[in-house]
Amino acid sequence: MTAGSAPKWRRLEPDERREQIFVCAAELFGERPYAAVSTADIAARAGVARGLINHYFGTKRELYLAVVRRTLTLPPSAVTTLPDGSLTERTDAAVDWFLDMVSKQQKTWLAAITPEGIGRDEEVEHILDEADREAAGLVLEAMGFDRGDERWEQLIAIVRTYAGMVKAASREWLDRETLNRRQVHTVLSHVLRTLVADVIPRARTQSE
Amino acid sequence: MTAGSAPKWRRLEPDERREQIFVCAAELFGERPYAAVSTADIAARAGVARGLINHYFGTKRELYLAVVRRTLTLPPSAVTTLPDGSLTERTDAAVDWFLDMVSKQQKTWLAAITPEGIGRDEEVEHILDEADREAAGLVLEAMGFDRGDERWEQLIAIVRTYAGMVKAASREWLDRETLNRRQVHTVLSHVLRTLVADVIPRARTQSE
DNA sequence: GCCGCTTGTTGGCGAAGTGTCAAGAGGCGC
DNA sequence: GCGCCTCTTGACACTTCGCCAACAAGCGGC
Repeated sequence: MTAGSAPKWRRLEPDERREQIFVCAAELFGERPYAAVSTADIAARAGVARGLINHYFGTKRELYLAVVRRTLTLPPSAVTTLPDGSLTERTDAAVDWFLDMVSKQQKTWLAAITPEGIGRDEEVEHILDEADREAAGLVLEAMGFDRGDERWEQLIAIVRTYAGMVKAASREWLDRETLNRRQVHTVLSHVLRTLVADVIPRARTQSE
Repeated sequence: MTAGSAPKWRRLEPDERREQIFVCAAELFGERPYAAVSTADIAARAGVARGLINHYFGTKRELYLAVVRRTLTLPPSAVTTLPDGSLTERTDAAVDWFLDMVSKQQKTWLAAITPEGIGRDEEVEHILDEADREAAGLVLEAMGFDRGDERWEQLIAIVRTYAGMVKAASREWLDRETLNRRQVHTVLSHVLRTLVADVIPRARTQSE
């Protein structure tokens, strides 16, 4: 027995502690819906007093929003290298890149895109909006469009529409397993090609 | 002053009271996220004691699920009459019919398809699943497919993928107002046509 | 018209969850 | 070894939820 007085708890740098709590919260919010996760649960998993959560994040809801924000904001590993080449080559590459990314973070991704039953949450929606807009911009650039385009907002809207399909397709593939990767690839790249080649040119003429 | 002893409250038929509470709950759950609606709020709006909610629905959550179930289960006004004719005519008609329906129940529809930030809710997902499957079946039949098809499940999956796009497009149109009805129509019918004509035949050959 | 019974409805209690805050203790610096 | 800064705890006040025994609305019998 080393007579030492083992400290009851260890003192951490604020950033460190904050991150630790954040990670535990992210796990739990990924497993159960918001209302089914208590701050006591989070504190317990982090091995920390419940009050500390409020100290670092203010409110359970604020903590939740922080988790949502980080989870949905896609890592900037994004743009990287999409090849030049024919339209088909580029759409194929884009879809492939995306499916790779999704299959890596499978669990997180699925938890993040799962639709809720009913009841709108303004703040969450806003975060999702921004994330989608960002992703849509990257896709458009990869397809050879220019951010300066006069109808940029409209292009974004169309791609965001497509994003809805991408999310649904991901669920069919990873969650329900009703489609395999190749089938999902076929559907998504076909549709993306149709959008770029046929729909976008046509939509431009229908602004009013 | 009629000396009468005005009763403090009126006694209703169970079905009647149940419905009244249900309607108030549906309104509130449509306005705010689940956790931001208290049973006291619902009881207040219904002009009823809070305990009565538990008497009729057991739990706040059960009441919520009941609301979700009814809201997401589309009215059977669905099938009705989709014309024969060329593929283009049929896809156009299907998309038109759908956009009409959506624009009528705008508010409810938007509240129902709004995505949540993170955190999966098994039961809600299951309800959504069933609703989507039902809708997908109708679309497929309208497109001339047969429920007896050997790959019916796979077809359902593809159309459910498309449903994700439909929902996203509805938000762009009704909520963000970044696309007008004609543009949404163009996008959706184009894609639906592509799916039926090109993708589905191809996907069948990629089952493994 | 009064009374009694059925049952829809209320109101309060106990448990659980959340935010606040003053007091306590880890551990670096002198 | 001592003191101090501040990270961390634990308890308190308040809100919300599910439960249940008691209450009373109002129909039917006499």
